Amino acid sequence: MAKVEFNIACSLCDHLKDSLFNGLSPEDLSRINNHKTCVQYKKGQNIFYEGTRPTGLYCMNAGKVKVFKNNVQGKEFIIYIAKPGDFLGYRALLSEEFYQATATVLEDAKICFIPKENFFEVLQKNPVFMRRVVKAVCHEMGVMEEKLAELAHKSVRERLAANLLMLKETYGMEGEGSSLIDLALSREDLASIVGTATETVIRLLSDFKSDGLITFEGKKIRVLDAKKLAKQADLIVA
Amino acid sequence: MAKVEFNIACSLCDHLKDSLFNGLSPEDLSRINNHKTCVQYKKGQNIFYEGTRPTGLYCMNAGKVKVFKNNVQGKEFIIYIAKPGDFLGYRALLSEEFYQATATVLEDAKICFIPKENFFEVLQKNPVFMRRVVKAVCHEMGVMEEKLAELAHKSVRERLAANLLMLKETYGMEGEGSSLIDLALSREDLASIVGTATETVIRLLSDFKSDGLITFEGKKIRVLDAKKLAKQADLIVA
DNA sequence: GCGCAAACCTGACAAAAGTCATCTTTTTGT
DNA sequence: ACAAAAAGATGACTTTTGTCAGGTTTGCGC
Repeated sequence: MAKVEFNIACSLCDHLKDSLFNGLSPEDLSRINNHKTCVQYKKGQNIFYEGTRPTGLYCMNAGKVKVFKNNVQGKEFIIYIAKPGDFLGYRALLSEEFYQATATVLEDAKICFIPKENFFEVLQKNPVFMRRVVKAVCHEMGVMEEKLAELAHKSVRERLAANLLMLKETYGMEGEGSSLIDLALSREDLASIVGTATETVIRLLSDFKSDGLITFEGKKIRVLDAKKLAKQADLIVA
Repeated sequence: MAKVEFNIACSLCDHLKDSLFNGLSPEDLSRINNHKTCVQYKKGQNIFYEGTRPTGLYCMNAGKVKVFKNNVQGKEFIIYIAKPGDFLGYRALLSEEFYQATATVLEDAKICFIPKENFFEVLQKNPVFMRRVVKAVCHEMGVMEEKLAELAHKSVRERLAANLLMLKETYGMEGEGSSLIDLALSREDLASIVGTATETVIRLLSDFKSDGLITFEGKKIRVLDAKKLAKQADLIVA
């Protein structure tokens, strides 16, 4: 399948405001813009592979991408799901290591690639931007610490509930009293997020459905009762 | 118990070479040095608490400190064990958030505190230092991603073996064909690292001992057969 | 050195979650 | 539109791990 290129000026990108590039001077932004390559990807295509060397930064313009690690038995663990405005592959780039995870398109995506030289150039020249990147990275690390503790001590039921709520926060389209998680996740992917077996996710989801906490809309999940779900997640409900 | 102060010039610190401050110009280093406060802590004392606001950076000169989160039922999960030369509390400082974890002394420690103004001053002025900090943070993030995947898909037995090997890498004192993990960890703390119950750790450790993989030396563990331990951890053995 | 508390250990049991096998439904490619 | 493949669902069973309850040993303050 041939890669299809497209082009949108960064300054006109719908997601600039959500991105770390927001607030960059026009010169810096055009430095990024002039060197970027933008590609359309289909569902299932890979952006980068575990074990390879990063050569630049990916910036999402459209679609959804999962970033995951494969364990010895071939089971996936999904570390992150990237949405428009998100950077992709910056961790390995900034730590000067190989990619430790693979990125695969979940929903047809448009992604821009910025060669590392140009990214680093702007980073070096612009301490405010550097500071913002550091802040974002450290925040992300805090999120991961949270996940780590959750994975260590919560049951699968609690984790699934917690992850549904998290997905709702990030991808939720609010309706009247309910919220649709705008992400076409397979049961298997959901299991790879929660860190459990596919069958377990299926069983728990149908539990949650019977209890009126969620419903299914096509491939998507609608959260009907976030409060009860939070109780299932063993979170303190205000 | 009163805090006991001490003082060592950063430039003369034994652990400068292991620290991110290594390579700082004399001026920058003395900027750090002139504003730091160094305190001796006893085992069990806390350095900082989850939910409070960071006011500076801690830099370890001696001892060991555990950084952990408490879950709802009061169970600990240990995120990190800091040793001399390590920074402490930098994540929350750089992300401008509250501490998300508590730091408690495991082995009597000497720790220097650098007020955030001075740390940030050096960080702003010195892009090379900033770059090094970013690199370290991103590397640390990679380690956490690894842990996350491990926690999600490995059994407790595998995780315990893997963690013993990791502790050996960091705290191991090499002997002839064996290596002593120089860390006085309680079974409970080890359980909090692995993410399991204390009883399970006790049982598995005595399994490993029966199989000749480890022995106990006082409160410490000696790794006798790292290769077999790696097999238990389900790692690829060369 | 004594007594108390904490840490360590063991066994029995229960609960949670994984695995495997099978079946149904949905999606996809041609 | 159809066949094949993938995804989803369900039941039976096993294994892992947590929990509880009861013991012993160790370490520490007085």
